Amino acid sequence: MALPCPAHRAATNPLRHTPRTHPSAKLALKIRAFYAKDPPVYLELQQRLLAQVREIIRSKYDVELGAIAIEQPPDLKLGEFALPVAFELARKLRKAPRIIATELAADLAAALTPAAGFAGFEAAGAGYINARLNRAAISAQLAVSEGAARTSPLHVLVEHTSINPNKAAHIGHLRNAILGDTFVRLLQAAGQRVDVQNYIDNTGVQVADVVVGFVHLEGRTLDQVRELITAAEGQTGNARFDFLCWDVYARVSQWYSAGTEDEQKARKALRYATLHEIEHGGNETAAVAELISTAVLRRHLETMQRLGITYDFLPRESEILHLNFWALAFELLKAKGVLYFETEGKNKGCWVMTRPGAETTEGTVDEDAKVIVRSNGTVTYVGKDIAYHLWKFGLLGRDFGYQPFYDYPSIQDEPAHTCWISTESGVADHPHFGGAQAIYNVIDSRQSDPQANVIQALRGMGHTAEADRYTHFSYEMVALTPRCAVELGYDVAAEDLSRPYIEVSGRKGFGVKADDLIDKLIAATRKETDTRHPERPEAERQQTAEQIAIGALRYFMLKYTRNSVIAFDFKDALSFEGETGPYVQYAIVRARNIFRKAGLTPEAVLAGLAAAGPDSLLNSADEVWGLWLRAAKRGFVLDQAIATSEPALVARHAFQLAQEFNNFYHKHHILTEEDAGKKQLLLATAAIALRELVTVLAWLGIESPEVM
RNA sequence: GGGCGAGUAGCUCAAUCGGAUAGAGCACCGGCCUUCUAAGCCGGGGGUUACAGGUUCGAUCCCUGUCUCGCCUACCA
Repeated sequence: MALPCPAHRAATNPLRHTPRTHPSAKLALKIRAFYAKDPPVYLELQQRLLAQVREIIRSKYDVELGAIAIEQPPDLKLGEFALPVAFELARKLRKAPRIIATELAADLAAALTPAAGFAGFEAAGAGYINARLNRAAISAQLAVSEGAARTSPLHVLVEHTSINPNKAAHIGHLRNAILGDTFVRLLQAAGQRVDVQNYIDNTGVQVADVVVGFVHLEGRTLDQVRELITAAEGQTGNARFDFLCWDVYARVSQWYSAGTEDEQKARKALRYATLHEIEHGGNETAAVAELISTAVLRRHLETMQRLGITYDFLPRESEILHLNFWALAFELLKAKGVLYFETEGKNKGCWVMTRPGAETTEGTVDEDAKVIVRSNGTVTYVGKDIAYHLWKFGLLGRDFGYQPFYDYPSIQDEPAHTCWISTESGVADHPHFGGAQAIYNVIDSRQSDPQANVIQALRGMGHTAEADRYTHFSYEMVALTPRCAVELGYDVAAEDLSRPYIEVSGRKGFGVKADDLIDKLIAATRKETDTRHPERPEAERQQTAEQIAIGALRYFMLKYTRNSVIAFDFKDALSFEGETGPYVQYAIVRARNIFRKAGLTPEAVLAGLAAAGPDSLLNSADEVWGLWLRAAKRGFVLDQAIATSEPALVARHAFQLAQEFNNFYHKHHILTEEDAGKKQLLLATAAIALRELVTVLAWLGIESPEVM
């Protein structure tokens, strides 16, 4: 399972003696190979150049090189590609790098002609080989398309969001969902078939806590809880049901640790009795839990839908328990010898698993082994998680029951679809989930150890291909700056004030709720659209405000690389200037205005693009060519982003594209350009920028407004 | 104690397998709206990449050590 709430999930001991390799390394290779069939422009040129230089070095010097580095020179004037390979060869060949570079440049020039996309090669600096591209040919190619459709997709399963259904979603959950949803879009853009899952821990201790709150602290019956939920439907602000739960959860958490020692003991007993009733099912407590968790889940789906985030399937822990997934997994694990029964030491009487990379010695007790089944016969969380992941790969031999749960309307060009939920029996006619070839679990970095245990179990069972295609898509938490915490009215301890950030805590009710932030963002953008476009209808102003607000939020969550803690501050999150989503959207609006005023479509301009002559601006103005080159990198960036599981690369690409476009826009006044040929190229450049910006923003789940 | 991650401009972050002059945004200072929208553009100041060694033609990146910070580290779920 996805271990949705780190604070309450046991993590195991760390990997020992195991150098960490990038978890997605092997999958990345597969995806790379898959692209190679029909690579996008920049990637194709890069590969062509690398293959050629490798061949020349082989035949000329009889040297076989491993990976050959390729980069971009610091200035476009030096060319588009730079190869530092001569430095590496210098020692082997006992020759100055500059001389080697000169030799190689001459051979490359003979092999890669303008017809192959290259305009020339030269030795530069201390020994770089710089390659220039045939700008006219490449722009003509780009005008038609950047990369083609891919074939033979992998079946990929991405799990994200996975919020405990006991309280409102907060900004940390937003980062998870936005990262996950964006990665899904990237995989889809790469031609993969993707199922999106949101794992629901509906029988966990966090749900139990809220049940204790409603039933024991507030004295509500099952019917009264139902009435409360009905009354909260369609409400806004703090009257939303998940917001009510937020407060109840915080109150219960405090209640547990308040009172006398005896009271605390009794309350803790109540807590676990409630949990066990929920796990067991078929009683009133479980019915209350079902009502609450389902109502909160619906609220989470509504919140995420505001951001354009949808799911295909909601597997729940209750079914994993009641359909006995574990019992099957247990037999498989025992049969494969992954688990063994410990007869000595502190884990005596438990079924345990050797940790990844652990060094074990014959005849000694591995006290550090991970307990999977306790001495009382109950299974730990990691055990259930192993069973669930066997199902994900189609290796368990049992399936969920399925039932439709939530309908998504058709949005823009995406068709309407139904989100399914797990049940014990379910309906006869249903899609099948699980059985994926590759999986990504978007789970915060605090859970890398339990995730590693699950992977280890798969590997131990001999499912090495699956283990290699199992990616823990980890990311750091979203915390609050002390200033933000004070602003929200929380008591901040003196020692916390000097820290860069403070961790949010659902148990303390300390954090920024997702819906509150979205509301705030929309209010801020609406104020702007109202003042900027008072003449436009209200519905349109609202729609634009929402597009900008969501764009700002999604971009904010995506601009940081995954392993960077986001110190949240309203000032940064509500900013619409500089490196933000609205900045990119604004570039799009500017480009669209040009075509609107000109009475042309970007498609028509690109279709009519004549071959650029040698005196073209394309060859003299780097701010023009720079945009085309950047456009050519789209597929390259997508490839990198998927290989490294890093959506921030795409966000940065979008920003750089927008930045270059704004620069271009400022330098060239297109509509008043008198030279017809020049005007056509400028229009085509704007069209390319527009096409790329819209495409890349869509990958990020950000819409492109018509006006701003 | 052990494991993982991090330390880069005043602040928040980048830096494509080790490559050319370490880049953006914010903040600050100074310019640019009669033009395709200023949610924009241009310019400026800002750096011993935590510290000390090492490897290398070349180190923010790799190795060793030190310092600082965060997270993880239970037969709980």
